[in-house]
Amino acid sequence: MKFSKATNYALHTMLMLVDASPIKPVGVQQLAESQGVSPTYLSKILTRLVKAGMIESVTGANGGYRLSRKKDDITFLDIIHAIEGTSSLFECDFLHGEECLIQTVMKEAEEKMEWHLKTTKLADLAQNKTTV
Amino acid sequence: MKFSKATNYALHTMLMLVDASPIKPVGVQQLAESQGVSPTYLSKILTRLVKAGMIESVTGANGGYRLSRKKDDITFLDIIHAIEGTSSLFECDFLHGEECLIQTVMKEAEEKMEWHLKTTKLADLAQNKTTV
DNA sequence: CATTTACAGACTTAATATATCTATAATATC
DNA sequence: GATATTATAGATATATTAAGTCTGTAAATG
Ligand code: SF4
Ligand code: SF4
Repeated sequence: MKFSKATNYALHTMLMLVDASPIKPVGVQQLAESQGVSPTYLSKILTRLVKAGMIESVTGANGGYRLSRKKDDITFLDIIHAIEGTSSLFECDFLHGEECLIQTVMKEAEEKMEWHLKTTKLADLAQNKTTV
Repeated sequence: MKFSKATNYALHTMLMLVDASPIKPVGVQQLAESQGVSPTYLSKILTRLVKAGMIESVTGANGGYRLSRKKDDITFLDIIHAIEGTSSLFECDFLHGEECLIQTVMKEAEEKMEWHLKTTKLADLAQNKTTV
């Protein structure tokens, strides 16, 4: 039970894009190099963010990635969900009615975490000279 | 990023033990059968709960497992930590100073979840005719 | 002593994460 | 239009972890 490295890469990339130009896209080469990950792998991860509508890609020379939405609209949870999926952290095979207390407790706990991630916008971290 | 099945088994077992006698231990055979898991595997999981001091085991004929602490002292988080470990859900290779905001946000989010799991005692669910 | 039970460790299998490789499509620049 | 540059897709490969099995040992009961 850990966040994947892919999520880590996605968060760092998004942070870089927020601080970058909203017009001129940043190439995956550059994004990957500063994180010590291969460009092709990072590209695969970023494609998920594209499909989630958070960033957009520009093919061809001088292409790359840039934000598509306003910074203020993008939350941590958006990014995490795009990479890790949206299904619940706790799942059981059966479903013993609505009154199952184990599920209730676990789901509530997850919601607490999600609420915090949902209320923290990416813009909150921008311009903070965060290297890498 | 999911809770493991082992955690699921541990939670269900603990719930059964809370509702069982605090004196007469319950055999792993019975605990495993009602969850549809092999006794040897469940035994391996329960050993971690024993080492965490939550339950105690009784070897020999008519042996098994029973609670060692008061129900009220055992929280969800105790059980989860015993199985999943206590390390943080978000980890990065580097450490760019105290002011790293990504880590701060992620850790805070995790703490929200943990707080809920820590304040929910196992006893809160007991006696609720929860089958399986 | 024979039976019942938990425990330990080696081992196997299955599932998932983490990449890599190659070919293709789109775009800019010349 | 030709060429270089970049993202995308899909197949494949490797590594890591989860999930489960098997076998033998130790402890307690009766
Ligand atoms: S008791 Fe709840 S958590 Fe357990 S198997 Fe039933 S529905 Fe799932
Ligand atoms: S910026 Fe923060 S999360 Fe990212 S590598 Fe540095 S310390 Fe880790």
